[in-house]
Amino acid sequence: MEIAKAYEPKQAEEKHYERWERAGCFAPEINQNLDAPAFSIVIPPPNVTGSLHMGHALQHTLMDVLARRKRMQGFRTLWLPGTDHASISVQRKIVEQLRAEGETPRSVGREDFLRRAWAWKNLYGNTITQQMRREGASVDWTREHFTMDESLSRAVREVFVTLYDEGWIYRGMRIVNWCPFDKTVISDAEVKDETRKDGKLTFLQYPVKNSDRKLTVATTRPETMLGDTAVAVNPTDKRYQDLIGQMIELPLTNREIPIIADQYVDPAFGTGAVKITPAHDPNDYEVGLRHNLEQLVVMNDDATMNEAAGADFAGLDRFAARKKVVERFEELGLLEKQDDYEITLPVCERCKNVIEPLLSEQWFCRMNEMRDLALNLMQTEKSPHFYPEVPNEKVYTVWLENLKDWTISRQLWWGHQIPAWYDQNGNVFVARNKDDAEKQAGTIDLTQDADVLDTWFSSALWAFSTFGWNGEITETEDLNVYLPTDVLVTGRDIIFLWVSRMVMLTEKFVGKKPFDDVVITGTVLGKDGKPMSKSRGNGVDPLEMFDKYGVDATRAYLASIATGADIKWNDVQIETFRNFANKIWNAARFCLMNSEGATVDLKSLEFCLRAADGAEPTKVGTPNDLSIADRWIISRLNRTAIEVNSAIEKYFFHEAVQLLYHFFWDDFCSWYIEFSKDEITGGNFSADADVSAEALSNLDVSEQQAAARTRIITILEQALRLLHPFMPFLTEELWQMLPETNANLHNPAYSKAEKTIMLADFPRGDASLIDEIAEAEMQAVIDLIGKIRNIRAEMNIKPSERVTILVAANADLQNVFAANEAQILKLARSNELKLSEKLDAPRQSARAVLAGGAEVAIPLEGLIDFAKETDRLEKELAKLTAESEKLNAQLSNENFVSRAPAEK
RNA sequence: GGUCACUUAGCUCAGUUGGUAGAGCAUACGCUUCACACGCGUAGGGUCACAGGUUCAAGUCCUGUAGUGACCACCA
Repeated sequence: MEIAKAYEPKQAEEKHYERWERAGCFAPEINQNLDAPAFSIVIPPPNVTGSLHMGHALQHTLMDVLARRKRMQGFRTLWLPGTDHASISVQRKIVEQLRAEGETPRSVGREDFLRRAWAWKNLYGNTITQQMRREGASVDWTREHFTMDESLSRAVREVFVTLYDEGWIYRGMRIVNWCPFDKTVISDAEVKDETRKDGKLTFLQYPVKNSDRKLTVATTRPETMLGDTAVAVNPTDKRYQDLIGQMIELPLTNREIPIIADQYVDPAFGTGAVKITPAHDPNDYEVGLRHNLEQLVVMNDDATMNEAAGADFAGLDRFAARKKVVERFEELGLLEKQDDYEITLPVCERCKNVIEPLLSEQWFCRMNEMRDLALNLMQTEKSPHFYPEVPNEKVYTVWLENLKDWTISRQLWWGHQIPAWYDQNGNVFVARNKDDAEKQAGTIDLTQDADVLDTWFSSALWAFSTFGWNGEITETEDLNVYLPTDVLVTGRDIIFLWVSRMVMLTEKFVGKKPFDDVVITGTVLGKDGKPMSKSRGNGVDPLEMFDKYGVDATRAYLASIATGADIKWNDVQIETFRNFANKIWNAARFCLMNSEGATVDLKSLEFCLRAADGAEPTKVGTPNDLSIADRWIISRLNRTAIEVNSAIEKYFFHEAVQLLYHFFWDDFCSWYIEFSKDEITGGNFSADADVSAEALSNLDVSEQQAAARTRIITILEQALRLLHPFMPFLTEELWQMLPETNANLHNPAYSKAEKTIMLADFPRGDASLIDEIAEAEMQAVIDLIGKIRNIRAEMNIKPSERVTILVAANADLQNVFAANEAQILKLARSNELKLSEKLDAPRQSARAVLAGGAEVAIPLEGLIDFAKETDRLEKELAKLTAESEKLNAQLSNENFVSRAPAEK
C-alpha cells in the first residue's frame, strides 16, 4: 500500500464531508434504534451577513465534538443549523448598496428595499453555512432554518400578539437609546461604553430673572441646553435655597425656565446646579416627570438640531451645534470655563457612533413575568447550568434581578414587521394578520406599523420555533424528542441578549426549558492579546488556518483551550497539533505498511467482550499470554477512554485533548510501537543488518506475527475512534484504510449504514481492563531504559557504541526485565543485560538508582570520564537527598503521622 | 463606584475533593535508529505576583496589597 509520507489535510477534507452528508450521517434518522435516547443542540444562528471567524470555529468545534461523540455512542443525535436575519446588518448593506446608486431607502420604497434585501440574502446569506461544511460540522442540513422562514415568522407574530394581549407588550413614549447613524432605537444591551480622554466639561452661566445673579451649570453636551426646561438644585443645598422657585432666562432662546429642587442633584458635583433636558437625558426625563416639565425635543433622527432648537441652530449637526453654543455663550460673556474631562460615552455596539438619548415612541416588552420565570428556574432547579459556573451563573442572575423593560421595536425595514395596525384616528390593533386586524377595527382602512422587531426577538424563539412551533402548530415530533436540548454552546457576550430570553420565552410558550447546560466559551484574542477586530487588524481567519495547518489541527487546538478561558492566538500551538496530526498519520502508516495478515479484531485484545449494546462483559481482564507491553497498552487505552469520556461529560475538552495527545504520542508511538516493532516487522534488526523494507514485507507472515499486527492495528483503530470527534477528517481517512473495517464496527444503531468511523461505537473504556500490575511493570522497564539513555547522553557515549547493562533487582523485577530483554537492549542500544540480586559492577561504571530499591550500572572501561561521572552522580545524589529529607521530615513529624491518611 | 476573574518555566498555557510543580514551543547537547526532521534521544530552566493567616501539609482554602482584564451602574 502506497501511503504519503506526510498527512495532507486537503485531500482528506475534500472527500469525506460530502460523502457523510450524502449518506445521511448528520440526520438523526440514520439511527435505526427506536429506543435510542436523544441528544440535541441548536446552533447559535450566525448572522447572514457574517463570515466565519475564530469565535464560530471555536464554538462549532465544541458542538461538533459533543455531537459526534454522542452520535457514535448511539444517541439519536441532532445538531440543528441555521442563520439569523440580522436586521441592522443587512439593512446597512442595502443602504450602502443604494447609496452607491444614488438612492435612499425612502426613494426606492419599502417594497423594493425588501426585494433587494432578500436578493442579497439569497446571494450572500449562505457564505457562512458553506464555511461550516469546511469545518466538518456535523449539522443536519435537512433541518436548516432561517429566522425569517415563514413558520418562524408566524411564531414571532403569535408570541407578539399573545404577549400584547396579556399586557406584557406595550407602546409608549420613553427615553431610548437612539443611534443617529442607523436611525433606529437600540436596546440597553446593545449599547457599549467608550471612554474618551478628550472630553470637555463646559460651565455655562444662566442669568436669573429679575436679578443680576447667574447660576452656573456644568454640561458635557452644551447643545442640549437648547432643550432645557428647568435647572435643578439639591433641596438641602444652602447656596441655592433662595433661588428655588425663581426663573432663569435661558440664553440663546427666549424661553424662561424654573429653578427647581430635586434630590437627584449631587451638590458635590460640578456646581451643584443641573440643567434639565427631559427629552434628551434619561435622568432629566425622570426629573421632568416628577416636576411636570415640558419635554422639548430639539433634535432630528440624524442628530441634527430641529426647528425647536431655534433658527440659528436648526439643521446643524449635534457636534457643530455644540461648538456654536459654546461660541455664542462666550460672545455673551456667559461662558465660565471649559475643563478637560475624561468622559465615558454610550456608543452603538455595531456602528460605534455615539448614542443620543432621545424621547421617542416605541414598543416595549415588560419583563416582570418573564424575569420571574427565569429566576425561578435558576433558584429551584439551578437551570440552566452554566459551564464554567463562575462567574456566569451570578452574572446571569444579577442581570435578571435588575432587568428593565426591553425595547423591541426598531426603525428598520428588514426584519419581522410589527403586527400592529393603526386606523385613521391612531387607534392600534394588534393581530396575527391584517384580516384579523380589520375585523377588530371594523375597517379596512388600516396602516401597519412601519417598524420591525429587534432581531433578538425571533432568536429568543429559536429553541422551539426551529422544531416546528408556530402558534398554530404547537406539537411536533421534534419538539417532543429534542426539546429541551442538551446543551447550548455560546459566548458570554450574548448571555443577556439571547440565552436569557430563550429561557424566558421557551418556558412561557412551550412550558419547557430550552436547554439543560450552557457552555460559555472564552474569547480567542489576537496575537496582541486584544479581541480580534477588523479595525485592529489582528484577526486570524479560520479558513487561512485550515489551509495552512488543516481543519483537524485547528479544531484540536481550539478544543485544547480551557473551557471559558480567553486565549491569545498562538501559531506555535496550532503547529503542535499539525505535528500531532502528522504523527497520527505516520503511526498509522507504519501499522498499515505492516498489516499483511492483520485485521481489526476487537477480540484479539479481549477487551471488547462487552457487547456493544452495553451488556455485561462475558470475560474480564486481559489474558496472561499477552506480553506486558500488550497488557499495558490495553490498560492505558481503557484508562484513557474512561478519562476522555468523563472529561467531555464535564465539558473539559482541553483535558480530553491532553489525554489523547499523551496516550497517542507517548504511550502508543514512543513505547508500544517501539516495543512491538520487531515482532510486527518480523525483523530482528541489528544496526549493521542490511535488510530493505521491501525485502521484509515479502517475508512470510507467521501466525504470531499476524496476531501482533492485528493487536496493534486494533489499538490504533480504537484510538482513531477516540480522536474522531476532535479530528474527524484525518481519522476517517485512516480508518477507511484499515484492513477490513466495516459496519460491524458501528454502534448497533447504525448497523445498516455505509461504513464510516462517524458511526463506529465510541469506546467507553472498561475499568476491569485497567491492569495496575502491567502498568507498574511497564513503568519499571521504561524507567530502566530512561536511566540508561540518560547515562549514555551524559557520558557522551556514541549511539553506535553498544554497552552492557548490569541490573540489581528483586526476583519479580528481574523477571519483568528478563521478559523484555530484547526491547531493553534495542531501545537502550545495548548488547547484554545482566540481572542479579546484588550489583557487582566494576569500579569504572556509571550508576543510577531505580524505583523499588533496584540499581543499574553500565561498565565504562576506558570510556568513563570520572569528573563527569562525579558531577552526574552528585546531581543525582542531591536530588535524592532533598527528596529523602523531605520525606524524613514528614515522617518525623508526629502530627503528620497521626493525622495524615494512612496511604500517605 | 459595585461585582467578579486572572497573575504558575524565556514564551503560550494546563493544574476540580489541599499531599513531593506539568505540557507544547524556545534553549543546550547528541542523532540520515529501517512510520514520522511536522522526527528521535538527553538535559537545563519555576521561593506558583507580594504580605499575612488556617492546616501535619497550601499553586490549590481565608484576609489584605499591587498589577491586568471583564461585566454592571454612573458620568450635570
